[in-house]
Amino acid sequence: MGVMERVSTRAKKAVELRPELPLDRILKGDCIETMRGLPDKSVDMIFADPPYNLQLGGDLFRPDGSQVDAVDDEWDKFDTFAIYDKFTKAWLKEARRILKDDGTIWVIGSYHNIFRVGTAIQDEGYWILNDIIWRKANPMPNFKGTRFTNAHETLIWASKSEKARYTFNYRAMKTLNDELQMRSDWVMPICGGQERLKRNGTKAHPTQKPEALLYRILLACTKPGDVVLDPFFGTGTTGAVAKRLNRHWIGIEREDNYIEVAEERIAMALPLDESAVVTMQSPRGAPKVPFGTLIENGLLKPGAILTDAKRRWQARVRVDGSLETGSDNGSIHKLGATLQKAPSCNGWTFWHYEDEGGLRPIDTLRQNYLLATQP
Amino acid sequence: MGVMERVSTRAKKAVELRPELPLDRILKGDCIETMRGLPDKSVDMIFADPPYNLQLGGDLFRPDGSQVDAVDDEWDKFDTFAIYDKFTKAWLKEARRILKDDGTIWVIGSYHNIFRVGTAIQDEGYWILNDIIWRKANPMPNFKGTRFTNAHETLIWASKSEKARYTFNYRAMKTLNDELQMRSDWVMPICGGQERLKRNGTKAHPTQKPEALLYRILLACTKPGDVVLDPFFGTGTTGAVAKRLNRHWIGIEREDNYIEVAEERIAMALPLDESAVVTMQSPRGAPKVPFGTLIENGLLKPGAILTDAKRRWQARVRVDGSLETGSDNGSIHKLGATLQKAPSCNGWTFWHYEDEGGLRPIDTLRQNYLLATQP
DNA sequence: TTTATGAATGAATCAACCG
DNA sequence: TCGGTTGATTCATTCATAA
Repeated sequence: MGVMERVSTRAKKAVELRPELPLDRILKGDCIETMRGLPDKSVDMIFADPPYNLQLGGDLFRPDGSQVDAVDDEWDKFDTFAIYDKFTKAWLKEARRILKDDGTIWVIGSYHNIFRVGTAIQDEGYWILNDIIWRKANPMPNFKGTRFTNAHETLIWASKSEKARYTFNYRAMKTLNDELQMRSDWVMPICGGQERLKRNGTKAHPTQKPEALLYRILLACTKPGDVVLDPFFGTGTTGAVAKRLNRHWIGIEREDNYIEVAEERIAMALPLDESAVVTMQSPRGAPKVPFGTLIENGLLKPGAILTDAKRRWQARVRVDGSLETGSDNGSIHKLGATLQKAPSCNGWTFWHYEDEGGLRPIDTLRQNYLLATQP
Repeated sequence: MGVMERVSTRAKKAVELRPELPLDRILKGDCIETMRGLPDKSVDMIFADPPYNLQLGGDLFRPDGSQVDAVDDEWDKFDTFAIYDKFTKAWLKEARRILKDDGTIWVIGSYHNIFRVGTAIQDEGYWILNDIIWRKANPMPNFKGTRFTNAHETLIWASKSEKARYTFNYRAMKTLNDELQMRSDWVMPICGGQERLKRNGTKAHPTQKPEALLYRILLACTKPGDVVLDPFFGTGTTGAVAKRLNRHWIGIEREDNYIEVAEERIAMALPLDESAVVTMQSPRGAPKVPFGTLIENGLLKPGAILTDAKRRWQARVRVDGSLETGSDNGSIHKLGATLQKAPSCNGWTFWHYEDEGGLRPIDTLRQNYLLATQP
C-alpha cells in the first residue's frame, strides 16, 4: 500500500468521524511537536496567544519551541528577532497544515511581537482578513510618563488563502452590536475580578485573556460543533468559552501548572442549551425561492403590475416569472438593473406590489411563502 | 538645475544654524534618492505615510449601486512582498541616518503593510516606543458584509535606539486629554469636508491625512523650532501643521500635482487658536454599550428570560444578543417594536429581567457595566 | 431665512452558485 | 476553470437642493 493510498483512506475517515482528533482535551507537550501529531485539514479555527517576546530579558525560544535558559548579553537584538521569527514561522506552518482549507486563524500580540507575527502570517501564505484592536477599557497606566498609555492589543484574523470561503457570522455580529456592523476596534475590560484565576492567592497565569474576547471571536468565526485548536492553551480561556458555546476544542500546553488550572476551570463551565446558541442568520443561508414559484403558487398573478418604491418605473409580470416594460424585459434582477442603469440590482427589494393602500416589496411575498412552507 | 543645486543656494541663507538643511521647502524627487542628499543626524522627527500596497481586486459597488473610488494609483503597486520589503528597508535606513540620535520616527499604515513596516523598523535597529491606533469615527463600511468594518489605521512610533532620550511632551498630552494620560488609541474623524483638498471638483489626493492626527503627533514629540521631515509629502498635511505649530518642515514628493496643491495650502496655513484645538481633539459623544456587550461580559446569560414591565410578553436571550419568542426574533429594539406593533421601541427600557424579587429594566445592567469600566 | 430631504463619498485586499 | 445568473449589502458626515 502506497503512501498516497494511506493518506486518502485516512482523509476519508477524518471527514466523517474525525477519529484521530483528541476532542475537548488538553494535550501536554511542546506546541510545534504536538501539532505534528494532528492530521491535515482537521480543525475549523485556531486561536493562538503566542509568547510576546517582551524584550525585558527572558522568554526566548529556539526554532523547535524549547525555551532558552539564559539570555546571553552578547546577543544583539537582530539574533534575538531571528530566533523568534524562526519559531513563529515554524508554528504557523504547522497550524496552516492542520487547518481546514476554509478555516481561519486568530493570533493576538502586542507591538513587541505582532509585526513579526503579521509578516510571518503573510509569508506563510495566509490571507489577512482584518486586524482587530482590543481596546482595553481599564489598562495599566504608564507609570513613568515616558510614553502613551499602552491601552490596546492587536489581533490578526486570516484565512488559509485569498480564495477561501471562510465562516463569518455577519448577522450575529451586527446583532451583537445593536444593528450596526461590528468594527475592527473592540472595547473590552481586561481580565480581572471573579474571572481572573488565582492560585495560592496570586494570579495563576500572567496573561489570561478575557472570556468576552474569545466569546466574540468564536461566535463570529465558527459554527456550533466546529473544532477550535489553541496551541498556547495557558489556563484554557479558549476551552471554557468553546464549551459554553457548544464548540469542540483542543488545547496544547507544556506546563502542568496551567493544565491543572485549565482542567478544573473547564470542568465547571456549563454549555448553553441549544436554543440559546442559535444566532441571527443571514439571508444567504436561507433556502432560495425563485420568483416564478410565487406565480406558480398564486401569490402573484401573471399580468400583475410591479413598480419601484418611488413609482418611477413599472413592469408587468409574465407567466414564466419574467417582467416586461414597453421596451425591455428580463428577470426581476436584470430588468431592475437595466432600468436604473446600475451594474446589478436585487429585484426582491427593488420591485413592489400594491396592497391595501400601500406599496410592499415583493420580498414580503417570499417571506410569506417561506413561513407557510418551512417546517 | 538639479535638486541638490537648488538646495545649496537656499542653504546659504541659513548658514549659522543648520548649514545644509533646506528648511520649509518641498524637494521634488524620489524619496530615497532625495533623502541621500540630506546630511547625517540633522532632523528631529520624521513622519512617513508610505504606500500601503493595497492589492485590491475588481470594482466594488455600494448597495445603492454607486462605485467606490478605489486607490489604484501606480505609486501604490508593488509586485511582491519582497520588493515592498526592499523598498521599505531602503527608505527606513536613509531615514535613520538623517535622524538625530534623540529624534523619533512615526510611520502610518494598515494591515496590508504595517506588519512588514514594523518588522523592518525593528530590523533596522529602531526601538519601538508605542503603536498607536487611529480609530476612525466615520470609516467606510464593509459593503458586502464579509468582514469586520476596517475602522482603524496603525501608527508606529520609534526612536533610533533603546537608550535614546527622545522628546515626549507628557504634560501637553495629559492636558489635551482632560488630565488623563493620553492612551494609545486615538479617535478622530477621517479627512473630509472643508479640510479635504479638491482639484477640479475631485479629491486632490486619495489618502489625505487629517490635520488633527499630525497636530497631536507634532505636539507630543517635537519642540517649537524643531525640524520635521516627511519623505512622502503628498498634499502636505505635515507641512501645514508644522507651520501652524512653529516647527520647521522638509517635504519630499515626486508628483508635480501634489506639490502644487501642497505649496498653495501651506502658504495659506495660519496658527490655530487654542479653542479650535480643543474642539478638534476632544472626544465626542457618550460611550455606547451595545446589548451584546452585556452578554459577552456575563452580566446576562444566553438563555435568560426577559419580559416587559407588565409581563405581557416574554423572550429568551440568545448568544448573539438577539431575542426570541416562540414565533419571532430580533434585536431588543426590533422585537419590542414587533410585539407591540409599534414603529419603534427602546429595548433598554422595555425589556426587564428578574432580580431578587423584582423586575428591573435591562438598562440597569448597562449602567452597571459603564460604572465598572469607565475611568 | 431656516429646516428637511436626498445625494455623494471615504486607504477596501468586499459573493455564491450553477452549468 | 470559466462565465453567466441570482441576489445580498452601508455608516457617518457633508453638501446641495427642496420645502
